[in-house]
Amino acid sequence: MPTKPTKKKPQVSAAAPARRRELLDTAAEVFAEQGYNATTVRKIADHAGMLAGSLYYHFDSKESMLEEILRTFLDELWGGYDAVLGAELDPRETLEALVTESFREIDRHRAAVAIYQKESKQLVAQERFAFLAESQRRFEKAWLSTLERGVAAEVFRADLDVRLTYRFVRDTVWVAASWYRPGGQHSPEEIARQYLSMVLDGIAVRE
Amino acid sequence: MPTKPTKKKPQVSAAAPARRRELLDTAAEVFAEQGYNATTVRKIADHAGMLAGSLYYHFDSKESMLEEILRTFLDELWGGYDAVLGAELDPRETLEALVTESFREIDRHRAAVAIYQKESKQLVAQERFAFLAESQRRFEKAWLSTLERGVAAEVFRADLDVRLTYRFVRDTVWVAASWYRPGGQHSPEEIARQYLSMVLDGIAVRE
DNA sequence: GTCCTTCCCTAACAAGTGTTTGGTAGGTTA
DNA sequence: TAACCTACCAAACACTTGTTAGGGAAGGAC
Repeated sequence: MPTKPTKKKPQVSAAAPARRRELLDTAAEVFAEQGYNATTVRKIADHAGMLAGSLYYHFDSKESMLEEILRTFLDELWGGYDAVLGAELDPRETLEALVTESFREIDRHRAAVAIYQKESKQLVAQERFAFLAESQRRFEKAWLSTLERGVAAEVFRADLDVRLTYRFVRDTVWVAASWYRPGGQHSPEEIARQYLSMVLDGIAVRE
Repeated sequence: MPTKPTKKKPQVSAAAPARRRELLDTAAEVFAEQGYNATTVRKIADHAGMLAGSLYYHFDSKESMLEEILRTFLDELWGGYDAVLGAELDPRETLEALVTESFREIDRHRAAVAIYQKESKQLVAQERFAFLAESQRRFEKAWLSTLERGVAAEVFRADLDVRLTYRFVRDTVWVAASWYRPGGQHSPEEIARQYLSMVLDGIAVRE
């Protein structure tokens, strides 16, 4: 067995992820609250109880913190989504599972979702954040195909514009991150249930 | 008739509003596209074909531009809303009229709506933008009372959480400003019609 | 012509920005 | 004990930020 050939590079390797995660969590919360551009590294350091320069022992740059926050979130999100999409459920069950899974992700990654919601549109232009565009494409494909399958199977109405419906559903789900608070009155599952009831059956009383 | 007692103050008075409006429109579009904090006064000046300092002949500050953009939008918005609310329509008609009016406002003030959507949460904390908080209260009151009237009149379902429903409806309507493009495939009225159909009757096929 | 207003430019300012460099207290290893 | 690594601090760097002060060209009023 040869001697260790490489020195540890704390800013790059996945070693000692504990403190790193901690700092990313606080950074994410400040980003979500104040907005990425309005957040200075000094504010992040304040919330973490250290000085601005010390952050650069753990991270290359402010931007790389943002990237890691979003990447981590999207990785977990697609873990859940792929499980749903691979389960071969019927269209209605798929939609219900996707919505429920989404609210669960909001519960777990509230800050990251809020950041994604606010900043992704501007970030996508940078090649560093090109992975956001790919995620959006997969996202759209998953939802649109589910809706179209439902229309074909005559469980969803055919007179609604599928693309418009997709946008409405998508936005309403994710924008919930702006008002949702973990530990509040409603659990993610309860919110999903109410939301699905509204979208599927409408709020009007049937005559 | 006495001689003119006061000199004109171009930065304050409502005189010569033509160029002022023009500049505010371009500023609003840059704010909406890049975000308020990420937008520098130099970028605004670029889009307007002038230099950064020249903006200060027309406006006191970058912040006052933002304030005027939002105030102008909210004034027009409430003009439309008050007309609807004062018409003494029944709950369902009121909801339909409010939604339709909202999409019309998005059509007319797309940039301002996008800015409001992105920045209002952080701005409300400043006392300069306290009018945003008051608008939000009126907004919530108008929508909640409409929904509650509908539940009382048994035209809206009683088993849905009114507050949750309000949030979903509110968010979906306004977040449309992020993807809506004037002159696109759908008119504001068409989008409102589709949206109302979804929210009122649901997307599921009735058996 | 002269005066005055409008509208913009040039050039700079102070404050705040992300980031880097060198150093150091404290624990771990040899 | 000596060497070393980890995680941070202190102080500065170059740059960008919103904003200001003074000036000047164009054009209408007199």
